[in-house]
Order: sequence, then C-alpha cells, then structure tokens
Amino acid sequence: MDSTSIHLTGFGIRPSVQRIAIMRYLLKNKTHPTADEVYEVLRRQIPTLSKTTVYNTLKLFVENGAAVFVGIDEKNARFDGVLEPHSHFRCRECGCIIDVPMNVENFLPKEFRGEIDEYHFYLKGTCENCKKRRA
Amino acid sequence: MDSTSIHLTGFGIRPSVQRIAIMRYLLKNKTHPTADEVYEVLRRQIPTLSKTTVYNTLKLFVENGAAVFVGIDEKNARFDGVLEPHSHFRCRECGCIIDVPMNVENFLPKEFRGEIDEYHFYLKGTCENCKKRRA
DNA sequence: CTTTGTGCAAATTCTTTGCACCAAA
DNA sequence: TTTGGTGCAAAGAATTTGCACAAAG
Repeated sequence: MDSTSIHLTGFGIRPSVQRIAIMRYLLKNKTHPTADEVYEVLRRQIPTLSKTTVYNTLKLFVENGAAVFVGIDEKNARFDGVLEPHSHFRCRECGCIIDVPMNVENFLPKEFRGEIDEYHFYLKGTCENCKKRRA
Repeated sequence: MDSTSIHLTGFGIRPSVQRIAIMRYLLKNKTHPTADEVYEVLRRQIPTLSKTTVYNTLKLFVENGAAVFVGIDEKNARFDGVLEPHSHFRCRECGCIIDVPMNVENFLPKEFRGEIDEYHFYLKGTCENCKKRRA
C-alpha cells in the first residue's frame, strides 16, 4: 500500500494501477497537464492504458475533490493535483502554467461568501523565460 | 452611423450588419453567451447568418480588445462585451454567469506585475435563486 | 457471483479551415 | 477592381458514450 494509494483512498477513490499512476503523475509533475499529455506519458509505463480511462479518471478525481480542474487554457482542460489554494499564471508564448503562491480567499466579496465553494484566480501574460529569450 | 458602429470603429473593427448585431447582443444581454447562443438568437434577425461568422466575429472582437473571453464555463467558450474590470460568478445548478463588481487588480502579486496583461477572477457555487428554489 | 474499472470503437460537440461568392472602399 | 467579409461544407480536435471483457471485492 503505497502513499498514492492511501491518498486516493482518502478521497473515497479505489486505487487501481491506472488511477495511482495518474495521480502520481499529477503530484510529481506540477505542469497542470491536459488529459492527452497524461495519456501520452503514461502509456509508456502502461501500454494498455486508454484515453477513455484517463478522461474517466481525471473526471473522477475532480468530482471527488482529489484534483482540481484548471480552466486557464482556452483550448484544453487542465488538471492539478495540488489542493492547497493558489493561483495560476499562464504564459501566452510558451503556454506554460506556473503556480503562484497566492491564496485569494480573503478577497472574496462578503455578499457572495456562503454561495461560493470554489474560486480561481488566473493570470495571463509573458513569463520570465520568454521575456529573456526575446531580449 | 449608430453607436455600436462607432464603438466597433474605435477598436479598429469595420462595422458590418453581422458585427453590429453581435456586439449589440453582447452589450444588451450581459449573459456571457456562447457562440452558439449568439448564433441561435441572431439568426432570427439575420436569417442568413452563419455560425462561422459568429465564430470569426467573436474571435475578432477578442483579438482587438472589443470583447473578453470568459473561461469560467468548463464546456464552452463564453464572451463578454463589458470591458470594465470585474469578476464572474457561475452557478453550478442553473449555469448562469453573474457579474461581480470587483476589480482584483490590486491583488496582483508584485513579483508578477509587468508580466501580467490579463487576469480573471472566477467564482463558482450556487446562486441566490437556486438556493431559494431549493429551500 | 456481483459490482466496478478498463479500453476499444463510434458518436458527439465545439471550433477551425478552404474556398467561392458578395459587398464595401 | 481590389480588399475584406460572409457562409457553406468539410475537416479537425477534444471529449463522451455504449458496450464487452477483465478485475476486484
């Protein structure tokens, strides 16, 4: 019983080889991957893995609160296994998504507290690397 | 030369019957519609309107800063003609998207200012109406 | 055995593209 | 009379669904 397995169980999710691999991927590579990215990488470890399972699993994670849907990318759904409140920055040039250690919970408008159960703060622009590269 | 026409011109967008109708729709109905919603409503006024034109136009608006892409809805792209900084709340039950008059510009982390050219604050939960309806 | 999970293929949905025709400058 | 806009049909990409088989309890 490894730690990822215990982690999943904590969310009421039964661990399977596939689910453990996907959650482990989310927790180790904090790149906020798309379903396709997860699939392309993990199929090398699990050759029988199907994209359907990746979609099913990511959805299951989000529904059970084990992962967060990140909607900062206009093209694809992205996922995050880090549950501590934080914000996201997306670079328009390289497309990278960087965690910003900033919890905006205190900024929630008073009138709306109580109605809100989830919030996201998305930032967009050009990252340091891309700025340097152009300079 | 009506006001919507002048409005578009101000963004360097040449007004056409279709473009004026779409911008007018965005400005009058602040429902943050999807491309499909815009299409389904406006085709009644402009029977020859095509979905391609709606997509082209909304994209043109966003590229020229005349409208904002709203990514709060996990399923579809949504659009907003209101340019004053504000936040968005989406109800999980009825799917409505409500404007929240809250500019989070001052919350932007100092380290990131200068890199950021766009930001969005998305709130999710259950709206007043849906809460009442259930009570 | 009985329920749950996986994976294939097909279907769906949303969005973009290629191209011909129409309209405006 | 040239550039730009529209709209149709087709293509493309992301995601979901239906179903049969495999695995786990």
